[in-house]
Amino acid sequence: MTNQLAIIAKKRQPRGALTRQSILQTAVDIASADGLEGLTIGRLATEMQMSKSGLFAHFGSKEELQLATVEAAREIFIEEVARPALTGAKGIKRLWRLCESWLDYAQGNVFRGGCFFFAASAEFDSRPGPVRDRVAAIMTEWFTVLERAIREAQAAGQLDQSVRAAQLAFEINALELGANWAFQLYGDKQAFVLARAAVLQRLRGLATADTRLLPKTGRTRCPVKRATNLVRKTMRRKTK
Amino acid sequence: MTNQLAIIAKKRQPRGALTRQSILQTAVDIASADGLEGLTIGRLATEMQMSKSGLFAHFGSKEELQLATVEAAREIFIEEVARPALTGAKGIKRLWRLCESWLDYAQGNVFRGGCFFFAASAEFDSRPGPVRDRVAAIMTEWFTVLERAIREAQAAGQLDQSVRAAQLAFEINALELGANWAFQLYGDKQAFVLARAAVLQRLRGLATADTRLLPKTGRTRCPVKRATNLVRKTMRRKTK
DNA sequence: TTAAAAAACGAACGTTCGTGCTATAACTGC
DNA sequence: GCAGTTATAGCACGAACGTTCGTTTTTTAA
Repeated sequence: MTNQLAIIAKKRQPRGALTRQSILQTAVDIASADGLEGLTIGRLATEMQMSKSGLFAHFGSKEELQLATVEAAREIFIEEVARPALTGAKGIKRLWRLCESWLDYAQGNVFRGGCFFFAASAEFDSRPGPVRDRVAAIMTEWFTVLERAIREAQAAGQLDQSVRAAQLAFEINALELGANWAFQLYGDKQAFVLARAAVLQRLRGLATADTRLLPKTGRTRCPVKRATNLVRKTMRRKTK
Repeated sequence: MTNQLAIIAKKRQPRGALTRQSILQTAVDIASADGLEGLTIGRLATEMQMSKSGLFAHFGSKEELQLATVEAAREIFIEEVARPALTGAKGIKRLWRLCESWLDYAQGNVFRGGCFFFAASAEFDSRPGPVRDRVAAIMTEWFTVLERAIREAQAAGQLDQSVRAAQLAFEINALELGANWAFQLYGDKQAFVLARAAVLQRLRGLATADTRLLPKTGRTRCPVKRATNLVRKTMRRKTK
């Protein structure tokens, strides 16, 4: 019943905070697969073996629960996808690592239902409110990271200066989302191969420095390897 | 209370069929914006000014209603997006027309909430059943159309033979979906400009024949023009 | 014109949803 | 060990969901 995040964190938390984190872990898992509306308080309580009211007291409203879930997903995304890809030196190599990291992430190595924020944004794009705003803001954050990496690669003289960072970021993001979309719908990991090839070919076309910075065109590494699989413990139960 | 589809169709239909079509028209509109679950029988009945039970009798179950709605959306998509783009001669020009047609379609000129099938597939990708299967099959249909257009352009000697049709189709589709996604989330039509530029640049890189077949890089035509706006009559009401 | 058939209605069912209240149990600091 | 805070449980609510059923209205065919 304890969870990893809590163990890592400093001890001596008020008891409720632990439960809360534990709840959110399950919540993120459910929501990534069945959406933030499929994330029902009753269902969450059942899965946590708690009473609805007891669980509910931690958040006060459904919307607060959704916001907290989004926030928890963001933390995990940063820790599992963004930060590891930002360790090396700036340049085209880091840019490519960001892409690879995201593609791995989307294969279900982090969340049960692929990219959490893709699912959430598709679900809330026509539902104005704080949740939608937060999700959009987080996606903007990610875009910013991508664009910065692009500009850094340009500044390092490794990437053609003529291409606009926003344009390239859009393309990379679209190809990645496309892979996530196809994989979720068809369950065919081939989509990731196609996306990888497309991004790589685009980057290679823009690379000004020697292309050894980029890997060969074929599959570059085992896609299921670094999976820490943070949130995969809960029972897999699809909507009836 | 009559609808266009019905007027076009042969007269002397049993009266119920007319109502059914009229219902589906509203259903498609609601579902494209708020999803196939947001498409509630009660809400639909209210919007149609009918009783729940009277409306319900036309379909027998929620799932049948959803399936019928998906089918209706497919008809509209074919009529409004696919067929108009397939009129001219085969080749790279037709391929580009397909892309343009789709981008126009996604700007909300056909459905209230952008691409109906993008929304539907994102909603049902983790919900096994007939609805999901049908949506996936329809998306496959569209992929097939795209791939065929690519192969025809290659056969006509206007497109580099080396690129695999499936690869290019994936890329085009991803860029288009990416634009649809960004537009729905941020409401910024700039996404379509970026997608258009990306597809155009990719095609131009692959074009073997003279590039006059493809338009200039900039915006090529007024994006809101041909809109017949089939399904836009119903009151615009967002989820509370 | 009238009888059969089709379509629409109104009311209700059993669930599940999110959300309040109140009481009890479990921790915490003195 | 006790008081006081915090966490959880139990129960109930109003609303909305999909669905069923019996009745009433409307259309169709003879």
